[in-house]
Amino acid sequence: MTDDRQRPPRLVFLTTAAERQMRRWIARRGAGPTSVPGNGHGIGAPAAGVLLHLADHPDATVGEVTAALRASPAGASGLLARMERADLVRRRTDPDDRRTVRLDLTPAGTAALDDVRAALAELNDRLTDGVSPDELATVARWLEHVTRTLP
Amino acid sequence: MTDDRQRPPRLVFLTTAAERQMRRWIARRGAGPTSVPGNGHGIGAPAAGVLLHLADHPDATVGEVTAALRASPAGASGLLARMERADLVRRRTDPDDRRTVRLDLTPAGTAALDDVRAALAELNDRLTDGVSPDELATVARWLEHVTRTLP
DNA sequence: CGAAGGTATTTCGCATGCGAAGTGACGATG
DNA sequence: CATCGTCACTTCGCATGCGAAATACCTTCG
Repeated sequence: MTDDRQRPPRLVFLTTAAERQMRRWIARRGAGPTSVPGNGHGIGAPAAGVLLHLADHPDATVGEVTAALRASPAGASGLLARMERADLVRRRTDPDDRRTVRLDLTPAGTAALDDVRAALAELNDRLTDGVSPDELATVARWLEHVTRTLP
Repeated sequence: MTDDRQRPPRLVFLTTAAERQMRRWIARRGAGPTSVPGNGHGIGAPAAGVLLHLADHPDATVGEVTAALRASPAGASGLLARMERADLVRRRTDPDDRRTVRLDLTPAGTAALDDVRAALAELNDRLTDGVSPDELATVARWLEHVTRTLP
């Protein structure tokens, strides 16, 4: 409590902390009767992002998902491999271009979507609770500014 | 291009993306003649946070660093172990309570501080560039709101 | 004192993420 | 049509992060 007068508001630190908090909340919240019903979880934040994207963009390629999630190709590849192992998505080689891999949801993946959507809605409620739309717009604008600005 | 009308501004997604962008920037920027001068890097975002905290709080314990970084004890333990291996920090057992571990910077860690501070300053400049103090205050308030709100 | 309970860290298994280096497949060019 | 250059993706090695369990150490209370 002796160092409250930091020079700048330490936006880097605050953003990192907030992101981790969200990640933990989602991971704990679990959102997954995916595999083992006992332990509860199964779908983390990134996996949820993949499911949501595939729900809106069937037959998306790995590259499309990578771009949509702002991930690296390597990261997306690993994530998708784990999700395939967990029977959430399927990977098929595109017949027209055997380099590209097309993705779609398995029944289990589709089933998990409801939980994911519910969890995301609840999280969003918490995040926006008591914050004016103007402020939220400012925050969103700044976050986009960050994403666009950094090389 | 067909789905720009997302219901909420997807704050979760934006925050995650922004955080990863920052992390990448810091990692690439490197900020480290720490070990090998050739490859460049050596200090990532979390390690930088540890260095900065230890600079202001000499002889901090692992628990203090954990709390300061909003990390889990396990995560902090691993991070500090790697940093010790990289000769950035030292770990000493507190003589008065042999459960607690006190930390301090090695010469290499202290030397790296300058780079870390410069990198952080540059990053902060980029992040605040073209954004009014009012808006930054709003963003900071929201990020703190997130950190405090989520269980 | 000695067992019981609490505290500070570490260890373990796993998920996520990145850069660099492959691998296999298109595509253009000679 | 053989050979590059490029593209899409995967693999590898490593850093980071978490929860759960283990470890080692204090503290307390009978």
